[in-house]
Amino acid sequence: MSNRQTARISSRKQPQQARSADLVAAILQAAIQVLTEHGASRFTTARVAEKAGVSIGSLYQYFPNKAAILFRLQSDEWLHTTQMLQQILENPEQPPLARLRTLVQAFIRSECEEAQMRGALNDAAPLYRDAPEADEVRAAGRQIFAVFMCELLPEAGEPTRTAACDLILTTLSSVGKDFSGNPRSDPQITAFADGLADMFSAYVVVLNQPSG
Amino acid sequence: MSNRQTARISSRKQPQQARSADLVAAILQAAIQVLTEHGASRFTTARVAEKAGVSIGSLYQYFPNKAAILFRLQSDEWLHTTQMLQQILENPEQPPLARLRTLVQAFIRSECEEAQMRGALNDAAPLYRDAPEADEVRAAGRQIFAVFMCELLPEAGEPTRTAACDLILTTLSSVGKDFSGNPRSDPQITAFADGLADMFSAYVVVLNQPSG
Amino acid sequence: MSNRQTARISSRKQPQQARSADLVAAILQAAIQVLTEHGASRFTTARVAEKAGVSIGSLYQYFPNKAAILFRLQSDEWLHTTQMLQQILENPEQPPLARLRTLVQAFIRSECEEAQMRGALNDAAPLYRDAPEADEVRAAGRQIFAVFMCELLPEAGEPTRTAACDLILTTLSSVGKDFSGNPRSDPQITAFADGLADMFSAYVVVLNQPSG
Amino acid sequence: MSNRQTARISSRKQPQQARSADLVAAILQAAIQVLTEHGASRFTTARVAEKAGVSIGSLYQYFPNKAAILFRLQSDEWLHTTQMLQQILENPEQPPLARLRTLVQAFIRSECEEAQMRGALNDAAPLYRDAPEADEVRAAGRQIFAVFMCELLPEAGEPTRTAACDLILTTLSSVGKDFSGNPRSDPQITAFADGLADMFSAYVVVLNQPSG
DNA sequence: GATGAATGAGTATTCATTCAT
DNA sequence: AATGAATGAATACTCATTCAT
Repeated sequence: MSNRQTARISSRKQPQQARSADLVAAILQAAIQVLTEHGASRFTTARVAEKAGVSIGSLYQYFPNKAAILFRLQSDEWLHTTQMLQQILENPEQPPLARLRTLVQAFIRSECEEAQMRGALNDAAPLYRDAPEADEVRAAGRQIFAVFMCELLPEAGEPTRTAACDLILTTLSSVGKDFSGNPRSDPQITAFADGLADMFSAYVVVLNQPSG
Repeated sequence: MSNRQTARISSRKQPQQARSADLVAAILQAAIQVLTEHGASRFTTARVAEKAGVSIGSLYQYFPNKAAILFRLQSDEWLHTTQMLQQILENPEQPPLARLRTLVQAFIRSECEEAQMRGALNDAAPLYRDAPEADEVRAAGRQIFAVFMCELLPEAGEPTRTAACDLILTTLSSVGKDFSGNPRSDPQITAFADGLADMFSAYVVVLNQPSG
Repeated sequence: MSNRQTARISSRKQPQQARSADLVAAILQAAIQVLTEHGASRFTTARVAEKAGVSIGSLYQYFPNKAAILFRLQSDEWLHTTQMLQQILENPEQPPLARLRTLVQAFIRSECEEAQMRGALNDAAPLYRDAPEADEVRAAGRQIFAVFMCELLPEAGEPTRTAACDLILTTLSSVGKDFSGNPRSDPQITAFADGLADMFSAYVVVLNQPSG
Repeated sequence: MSNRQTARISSRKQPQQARSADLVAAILQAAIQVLTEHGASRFTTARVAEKAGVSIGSLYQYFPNKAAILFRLQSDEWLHTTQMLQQILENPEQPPLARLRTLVQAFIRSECEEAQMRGALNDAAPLYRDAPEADEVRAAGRQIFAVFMCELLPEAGEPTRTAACDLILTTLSSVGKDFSGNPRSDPQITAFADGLADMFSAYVVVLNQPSG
C-alpha cells in the first residue's frame, strides 16, 4: 500500500458563538441525513451543505475537509456510547456480572438504532479512521472498561485481565457493528444480546476459577 | 436510502477455454496486487487491466463491472476458508472442543495473512456486498458449521443450537476481520486466538450443562 | 485577449493617523512574509490578514483588492531602488563610467536580496502590472537615468542617447529580474554584475566615438 | 517557501497513431487560442478541451496535467527558436559578428510574433518552469551557442568565454521576453534589435582585444 | 474476440470579496 | 472603524464503462 495519507481532521474553529454552534449542528444533522438517505458513496460535501441550507464555503469554514465531518459524527457516537456504558458499569446496585449483561444489551440495542446511518458511517470509515485523534477517543472508553474488569475478575492476574478486557471489548464492538449491519427486530436484538452476554459470562466465570 | 442499486455481479461468461481461464486468473491476480498496493479507494479497473497486461476491453469481457472482480476475490477467499474449516471440523481424531480450538486458531491466523489485501477488500465491501450471490456462498459455510454444532452441543435443544451457531460464527467472522485490521505478530495472534477459543469453550460447556 | 481588466489599484485611503499607518505597515510586512513563505500562488488575502494580526475586513479598508497590496509592495521596491540609484548617479566624485559600474553592481546585488520574495512578486506580476499607476513610478526612475545619460554620452545625438537609455535600462531591469530568479552566491553576483558593466561600458565607449 | 512541488510533466503517451497526433495537435492549438484570448489566469483545462472539440477526459489521456500542456507549448517554442538560431549561427558565409547581429534581429523579431500568446505563456511560467525536463531543452540551446562563442571570441580565455556566453544568452532571452511584453511596431523592433546587437558587438570586440 | 480511445458526469476544495453586526 | 461569517463560482482531475475498429 503506497498512498495512505493521514491529514488533520479536527475542527477548523471552535464555535464560540451561538450562531456558529447552530451551523455546526445543522451541518452534522444534514450529514446524518445524507448518510442515511444516500449512503457513504454518495456522501458529498455539496450535498451536506445543501441539505444543511448552508453554502459550501461555510461548511469548509467549520470543517477542514469531508473526513472531518465523518470523524465528528463517529466521535459523537463514541462519546455518547461511552457515557451510556459508564453509567451502567458504575451502578453499585447491580453485581458485576449483571452489569455486564445490562451493558451488552444496551450496547447492542444502541448499535441497532439508526442502523442505516451507522452502516453508512462504517462504510465511510476508510476516510476518517486513520485520523490520529481517533485513538484518543477510543482509549478513553477502554480505560473505563479496564477499571470495571478489576471488579469482574478479582481472582485473575493482571495479564489475564488485560487480555480478557481486550477480547471482550473487541468482540463487543465488532460483533455489534456486524449485527447491526442488517435490520433487526426487537426480539431478535434481545435474543442475540442475551446470547452474547451468556458467552461473556461463561468466560468470566471460568477465568475467575482459581485453577484458571 | 434511496439509491442503493443491486446489479448482476456474477461472471459474464464461464471461461471454457484455457486462454480465458488464464485471463481471468491474471485479472484476479492483478486485482489482488492493486488492492494491496493501492488500497480500496485507488482500486480502478484501468489499473487492474494494466497490471494484468490485459486491455480494459478484455477485462470487461470477463467481468461485467468493477464490483464483480471484487466479489470474485471475496468469493474465492470464502471458498478457501470454508474448505480449510471443513477439513478441521470433520477430523474424527480430535474431540469436538479441540476441533473448535484448532479452527479458531486456523481461522484467525488465516485472516491475518495478506492482511493488507483483506483490509482493502473489506474497505471495498460496500461495492459488492449487496450482490445476491453473496448469500449463497455464506450459507454453504454456515451449513458445515451447523452440522458440527450437533456434535459440539449434543445436550442442547435445537433453538439453542441454532442461536449458538449464529453467535459463534458471527463473532468469529467479525472479530477476525477486526483483529486482522491491524498488523499482528505471531505470538499476538496465538494469544488472541487462544483467548477467543477459551471464550467459545466456556460458552459451549455451559450450554451443554443439563440445567442450561 | 478579451478579458483583461484594469481596475483601480491605489490605496483606498491615505492613512492619516498613526494607527492606520501601523496597520498598513503590518499588512505589507505580512504580505512579504506570505509571499516569501508560500509563493505567489498561495498568496491570499486571508493569509495576509491572519499573519498581520488584522481582520480581513480591516485589510480591505486599506487596500481595495489583493492586487493593490502586491502593487504597493512592488512600488515600494521601485522607490527604494530608485533612491539608491539616484544617490549613485549623482555622486560627483566618480567619473560617469565608474558610476555606471557602481550602479550595475548595486542594482544586481539589490535584486538578489530577498530573492525568494522578489521571485514570488514577479510571479504575481500579472495581477498588478496593468495598473495605470505603475507607469508613473517607472517614469520617475527613467527620468533620473536620462539625465545621467547626458553625462555619459556627451558626444552622442539625442536619438542615440534616448535609445541607449532605453536599452540599458531595459537590459538592466530584465536581466536583473532573471538573474535573481535563481539563488546566487556573492562571488557569482560580483562576477556577473562586472560582466554586465563591461558590456555597458564597451557600448557607451563606442557610442561616444565621433564616428558612432 | 514551503510548498513548491515539482511533478511529472511529460506526455502521458506518445501519439503512435495519426488520430492521436491529431488530437494532441488540436489540444495544443486550442491551448494557444485560450492563452491568447483569455490570458494565463483563465487558462483552464476545460476551456482548452472545449475549444479543441475534445472531451476533458481525452485531454487528460494525452497530458497528465495542466502544466504539461503549457510546458509542451513552451518546449515547442524553444525547439523552434533553437533551430532557427542554429541555422543562423552555422552559416559560413557571414563573419561571426554579422551572424550575431542577424541572430539578435531574428530572435527579437520572433519573440514579438504572437506576443499576446507568449506573454500569457510567460505569466503561466510558475506552473511549468520547475519541471525537470525544462533544463534539458534549455541546455541544448546553450550548447549550440557555446560552440559559436569559440568563433566569436578566438582571443579570449575559456573562463571569459563562458562568462560572456552566459551574459549574452541571459541578456538576449530576458530582454527579448521583456521587450515583447508590449506590442511593438516593425521599425521599433528593428531599431531595438540593432541597438542590442551594437551593444553585444562592442562587448565582443573589447573582449577580443589582447589586453582584455 | 480483442483493443484502447473517448466520454463527461462527478467531487473536493479554494478564495476574493461583501456586509450585517 | 472594525470584525469575520458567509458566499458560491470556479477548477483540476478521476474513473467506470462503451463501442467503433
